[in-house]
Amino acid sequence: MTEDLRDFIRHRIRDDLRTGASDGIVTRFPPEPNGYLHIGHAKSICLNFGVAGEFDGRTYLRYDDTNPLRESQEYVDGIQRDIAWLGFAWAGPTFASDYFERLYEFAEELIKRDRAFVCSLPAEDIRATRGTLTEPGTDSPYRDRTVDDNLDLFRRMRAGEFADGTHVLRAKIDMASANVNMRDPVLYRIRHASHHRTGDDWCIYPMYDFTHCICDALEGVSHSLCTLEFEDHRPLYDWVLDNIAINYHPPQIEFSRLNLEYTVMSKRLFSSLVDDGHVTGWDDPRMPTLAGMRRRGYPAGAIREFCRRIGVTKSDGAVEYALLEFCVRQELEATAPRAMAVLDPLRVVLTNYEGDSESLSAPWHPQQPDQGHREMTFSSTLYIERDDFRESPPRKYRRLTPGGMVRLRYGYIIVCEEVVKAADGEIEELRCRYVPESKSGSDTSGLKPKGVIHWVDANTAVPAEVRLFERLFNDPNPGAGNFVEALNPTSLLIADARVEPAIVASEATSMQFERTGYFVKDARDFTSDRPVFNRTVALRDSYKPG
RNA sequence: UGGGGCGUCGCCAAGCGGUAAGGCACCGGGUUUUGAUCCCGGCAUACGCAGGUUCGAAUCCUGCCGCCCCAGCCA
Repeated sequence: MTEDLRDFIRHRIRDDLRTGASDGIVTRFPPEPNGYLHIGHAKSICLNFGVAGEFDGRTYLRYDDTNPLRESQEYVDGIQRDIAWLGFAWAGPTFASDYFERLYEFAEELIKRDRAFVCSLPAEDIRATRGTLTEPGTDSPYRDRTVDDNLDLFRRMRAGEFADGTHVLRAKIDMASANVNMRDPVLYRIRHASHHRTGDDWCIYPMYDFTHCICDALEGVSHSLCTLEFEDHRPLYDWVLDNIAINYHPPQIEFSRLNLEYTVMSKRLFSSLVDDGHVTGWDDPRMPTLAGMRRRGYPAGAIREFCRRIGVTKSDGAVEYALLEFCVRQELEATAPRAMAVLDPLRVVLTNYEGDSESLSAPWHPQQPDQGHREMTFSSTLYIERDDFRESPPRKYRRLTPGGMVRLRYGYIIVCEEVVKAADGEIEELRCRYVPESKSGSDTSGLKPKGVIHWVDANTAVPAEVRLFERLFNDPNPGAGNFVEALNPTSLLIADARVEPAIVASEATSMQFERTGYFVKDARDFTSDRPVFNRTVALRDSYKPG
């Protein structure tokens, strides 16, 4: 698909290719394996892989695994599963930890050039001497150690002679810089911790700012794309590469991260939601994680389409959920088979129906005949949606009413003759008459019912749990400060539904339940004995009562 | 009050000195055995504000205003 995407990054890449500044495109997607990927990552993935694909380049999946305290193999596996599901093929994977030895050598080089020094200040003192946003910091008392002392100390750091926190390697830049990132930033810290890949080989680990730029250079990344909050780090990215003997220097280009209304986009906040039991896990269908969206039934193609439509810029804002849902419906509309399920059943007894039952045929997708048909049974006892009957209907109500007539989709026309209520006034059952000559496809009744509703045969319908989701938060922009209070208490509703048997038997995972929405078999909990469905998204509804 | 960014329709977003694309949402209308889909139409005299340059500015200059990010031995 050669599409004319014209964001500032693609403009820049075309220019670089045209002027010869780049002779090929290499990008990378660099997640830290400390959590699951979310829709915000999908934007970055689609950008990096998309651009490489369009310009005949390649994209490395490179794990930024420089902090063994928070990273694990579980996450590296999950990340690969999600990217593959999204539909992208990476070069690698590679790991920052693959380059630990090279990184170490570059660090020694910096020391030998007197551009880095071992600082033995405690963390609190480093913080205290860093200055503030408006005041310069002050030099570390260890800043003037000799090159030989620094080299000796750094080698002993590596050798494991010191406890965590006792020494760090710092760049020697400028404690008075207006950019706090340039005030002698820490390059290496001591961490006697096992790394998920290098085990106990190392007890010193490089920091992001030192690692990332070098890995980009080593992998020949032509355009290092990252989000806006790293803009302030670009001078440091450039400083590191300018002060070591490396023959390549990628440009870092920043774009704004994705914000989605009514949700958060932070792995840290996700962890709290999971740990505190507000959701069932990283793949809870309400989560904006790719795992959650997959389980919710969002097609990968819909997420890619969404990322294409939101574009790439440097301005921050929040995209409305409606756009994502539009993309989801668009894809499901074209692919999902249709069937009938009643979410909130109301019994209907046909008083004039003779015989046991009959079989009716209905297309899996009326607009796509090649999807074929399924059989469904029809009998004297049916279920319809409780909401499809009103004793006192609003104006323009096109469903069933006392004395009213409605078409049962793919079945017969029925007329409501009696409303049976329980002692408390709750409607228990509708007694209706059906019109024998109104059978769908061979209707000779001449009747024109004002509406069509869905139904299932009470005798063959299968009980199913249907999970209905609403937004996780009520606040359009929940933040770290209020995200627990902002949680929507009714983000999950469970319906005791009745579905036609063909749904349970079908191979299809995603389906449209006619008139109610798109649903997917829950990947974890569905069994044919106990069917469980997730509502992916409701159908668009232009019905306005009154 | 230091530094770095960003401000075009409710939301996203083209535009790069020549007189405001597109999508989502929304509002009308048509088709329809899903109030779905589909189709047709409407939807910024206006580009944060104020000056200036120019025949001509959303696009250039100046000054304001607003919002976001930065003081982890996180990434």
